[in-house]
Amino acid sequence: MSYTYEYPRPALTVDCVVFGLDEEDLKVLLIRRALEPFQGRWALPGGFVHMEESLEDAARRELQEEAGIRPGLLEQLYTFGDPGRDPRGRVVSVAYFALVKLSDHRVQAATDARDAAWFSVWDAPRLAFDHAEILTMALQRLKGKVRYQPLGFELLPPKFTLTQLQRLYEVILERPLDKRNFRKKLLSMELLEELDEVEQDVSHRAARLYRFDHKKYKQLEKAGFNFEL
Amino acid sequence: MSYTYEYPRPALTVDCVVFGLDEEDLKVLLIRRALEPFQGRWALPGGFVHMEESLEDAARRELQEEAGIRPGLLEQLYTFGDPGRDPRGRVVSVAYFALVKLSDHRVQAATDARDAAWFSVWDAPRLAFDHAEILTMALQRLKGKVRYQPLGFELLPPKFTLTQLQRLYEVILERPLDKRNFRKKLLSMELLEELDEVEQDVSHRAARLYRFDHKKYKQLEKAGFNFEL
DNA sequence: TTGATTTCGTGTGATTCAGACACTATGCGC
DNA sequence: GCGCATAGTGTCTGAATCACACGAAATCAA
Repeated sequence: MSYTYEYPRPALTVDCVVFGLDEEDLKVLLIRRALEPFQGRWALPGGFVHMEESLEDAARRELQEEAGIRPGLLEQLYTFGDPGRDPRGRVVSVAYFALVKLSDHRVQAATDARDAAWFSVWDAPRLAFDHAEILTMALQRLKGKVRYQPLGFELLPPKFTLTQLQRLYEVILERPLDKRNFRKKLLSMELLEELDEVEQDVSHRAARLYRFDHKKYKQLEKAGFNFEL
Repeated sequence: MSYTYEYPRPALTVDCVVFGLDEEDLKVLLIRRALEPFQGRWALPGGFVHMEESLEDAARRELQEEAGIRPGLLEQLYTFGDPGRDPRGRVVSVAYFALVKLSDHRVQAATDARDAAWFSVWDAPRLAFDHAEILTMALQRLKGKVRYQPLGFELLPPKFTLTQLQRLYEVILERPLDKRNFRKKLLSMELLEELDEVEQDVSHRAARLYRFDHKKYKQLEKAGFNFEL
């Protein structure tokens, strides 16, 4: 079967930049390319958009197919369409930006580990196509957005300590934060639910666990609340 | 001539939301559609992407062709790709966001006035396709961005008074600003060059004219400076 | 059990920034 | 020269930000 049009059309793909947080480091999910061009090189997960699915659905489908991942947050990043960005011809790619809780997905990624792996964003291999540029833009976006929207929780397990949360912000913003000021600020937003639990299996004083209060967030968001860092 | 592909491909267009500032009001440029679908309805300027041009080039070309406009600022907004957004079939549209100095372009728009016109953004007619949604998103973006990037100057004539600048911000942000605080803030950024001229032909005390200092802006921007309102 | 080690958790004071606020100055038209 | 419209200017107050240090709790080893 083939398809004929009166005018030429670019091919349309989606590519996803998926971030996860591993203990101390911010990671990005990459796929090793099985086919030419750039065979064997690492690349962002992605693929062609089907005719009957929305762009976001295409992104979700590709993540599911290529890495078994269902992201906690997925939003459009930017569309890359320079002629020449793909040696096969004109390919326009809508890039998406996703956050996942690594704890949920480390296992699946490990199963087909030959093809999918998590890399530190500060130390990623050479990427296929213009994917390095896409990654750079996604990092910028993450850095910018985390300061005025509580995205970070999508990267942490459901229950976390304030120290974990602070490390997350420090890693993303690439600068140290003051512990007391950080806690004051975060707790004053009243987005965190204090649990009657502490972390387990640590060889020092255990920290209290917190949970992100999604309901409250939705409420405050609607009310036009300001979540600046 | 026709083009055949192994898999079906969506058509790819660009659409542009062009803002201008007219005395007191924020305007958007619309084109009256000559053809079906939505014949006779107002729509955003735009059209199909050619195979050898970048997305941004396509946006510039369409603006030039349809309205004789060369925008002072043009950046990508968002890509709209829901199946069903165009009754003719699958059409994915990369939306762009543009600012122009209305003073430069009022004339050209008037020449083919049957087809292109400026409308108040608060009072625009029903639009074709999902263009109302695109316009809404562009307005949001403008509102958000103007607070931390000095975009506004792209909407004003090269020489302007501080009162004009304040009105611009007030129109975009939809709230009144305090004159003294506004001037204090803006002048403290040192992005404005004070000229030895005052406005002409006003029947009251004439205000001093200023010019935006692009060079200084580029410098400060590189240095990671913060231009919050 | 005691002391060493590690991280947790907490408050205050200094400084900076944002926001409210009202009057005199200038130029034009009559 | 008087009235009118807009230009242009400074201070004070409350809020937010930032820098900063130590006792409490839990584990581990001797």
